[in-house]
Amino acid sequence: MTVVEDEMSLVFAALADPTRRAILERLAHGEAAVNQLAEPFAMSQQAISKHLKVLERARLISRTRSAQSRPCVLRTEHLDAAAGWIARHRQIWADRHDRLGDHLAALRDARRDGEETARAVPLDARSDGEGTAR
Amino acid sequence: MTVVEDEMSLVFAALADPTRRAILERLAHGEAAVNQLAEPFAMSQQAISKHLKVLERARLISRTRSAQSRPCVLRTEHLDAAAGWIARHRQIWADRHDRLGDHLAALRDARRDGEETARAVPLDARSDGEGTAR
DNA sequence: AACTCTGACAACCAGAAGGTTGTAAAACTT
DNA sequence: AAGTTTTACAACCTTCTGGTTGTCAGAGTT
Repeated sequence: MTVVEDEMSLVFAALADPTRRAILERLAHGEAAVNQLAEPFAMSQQAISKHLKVLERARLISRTRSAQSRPCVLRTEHLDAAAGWIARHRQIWADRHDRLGDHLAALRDARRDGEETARAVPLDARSDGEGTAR
Repeated sequence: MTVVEDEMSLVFAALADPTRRAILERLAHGEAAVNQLAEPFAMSQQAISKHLKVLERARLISRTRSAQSRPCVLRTEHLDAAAGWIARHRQIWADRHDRLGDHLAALRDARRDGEETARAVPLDARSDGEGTAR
């Protein structure tokens, strides 16, 4: 499957590998050739080439030509898009929590009236104890 | 092996699937049970449970207990961490580009970059052969 | 007690990911 | 022209991923 994977998935998937993140960190400081990028890793040049292809497919880098080397350059548009997605949903959540706070206050008031209005959230169900790590 | 995958990778990997992102979107609007989460998808409940386990392992959600249902709640700390990683490196890149374009601008914003360690990129160190990420 | 509803665990499967080695091509050096 | 440097492509292997079906356990219902 994965016929035509959406961009966002490609970006996040590209970021989901430590090697690739390290490559991006390196590229944030300036363009570099495959050789240079491969050097810090205990890994073949071919493996790095594959990682670069993943990054290229996610449009996180682009490649130019200079003599026999193909330097890599970071692109930030899609990084921004990814950060944007996170920020957006994080924000919705934050807003909702604000409203929840209001609701709790309102609920307290309503309780004093003996009213039993819609209580969607158990109110104390936040006792998550964080669960098993595995 | 993947003995103990680093948190950042877990988070990004969890975000790299459209189904899981949709689940998070849904959860941003309020907690929900597995049933409710599964409904919009042409997919078995078991598949959704697996996705939830991935999200849980990445600590993007946690689960509570209420009768026979196990509602899911969004957690934002790790979302923030991921967004932070992106923002940080996007920023380094932006700073460096300023330098490339304009030395004076570089002087100016090198002063206000409280982001992480002020790293003095030598401005033409584009071909230095080092730069390990770890 | 028997039934239903909700969710989880297990076994299985196809395909993608991430690595390897071997080899080849393009551009530069001698 | 021959050799070196740099990178890519292909085949292969192993593990992970994302889905399936079948089954089972726990909490509420009748």
